Amino acid sequence: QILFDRYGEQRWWPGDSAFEIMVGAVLTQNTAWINVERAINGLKRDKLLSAESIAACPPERLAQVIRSSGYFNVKAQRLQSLCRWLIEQGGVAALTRHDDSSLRQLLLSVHGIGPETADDILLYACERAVFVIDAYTRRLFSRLAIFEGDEPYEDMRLAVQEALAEHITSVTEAVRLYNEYHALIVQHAKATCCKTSPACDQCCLRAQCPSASVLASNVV
DNA sequence: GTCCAGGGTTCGT
DNA sequence: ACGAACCATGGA
Repeated sequence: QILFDRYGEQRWWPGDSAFEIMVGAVLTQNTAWINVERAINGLKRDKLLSAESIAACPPERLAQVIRSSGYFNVKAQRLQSLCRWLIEQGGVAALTRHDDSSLRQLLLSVHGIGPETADDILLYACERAVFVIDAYTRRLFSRLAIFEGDEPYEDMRLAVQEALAEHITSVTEAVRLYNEYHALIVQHAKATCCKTSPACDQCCLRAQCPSASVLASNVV
């Protein structure tokens, strides 16, 4: 609620289609979003924003188009793995036949899709009730002394979902809350105070934020 | 020059 | 099950 009052509704994920969201989820792995936007614009410019065109594109050319998003060689492979999988599934629309758990397992079986990328796709592209745990979420909850921060991914995801359960009465509500919550955490990280202003007195989710320990001690 | 970004895989212990 | 190296661009 504090984050929502400060930043307002985020309307995530940025992107015009479920497929574009999936592509963005892979490209933003350990990468600033601004560099992902350039890569996605390049894909659009070269008519490469479809599963079929990416799957058929020579890897070297695909890598050059997405160059700005970093790790371009591995990400070109990962995009093609994702697209080949989507095609054999029968397209994005055909994913609705799987339940949440099955779809999660299937996504994790795709080369280059780990827990967080899978959950980005499940929540933001497929509108499934799955809470996304990223590096910012770990920092936020560890600095609030709710978690240590180094818990296994699934432990943290399930614990957060259980903690939020009492505020939720339907799947639709869960999707909306998980969507907004994760987006707000990332927005808070982007709005870093101590990166631009060294004297900030609030934790900004930056890795080396000098006020992180202050926040933790206040809460404890 | 240094830090780090909306991670994942692979290969040691 | 966990740690470390590797992948690589680009803004602050």
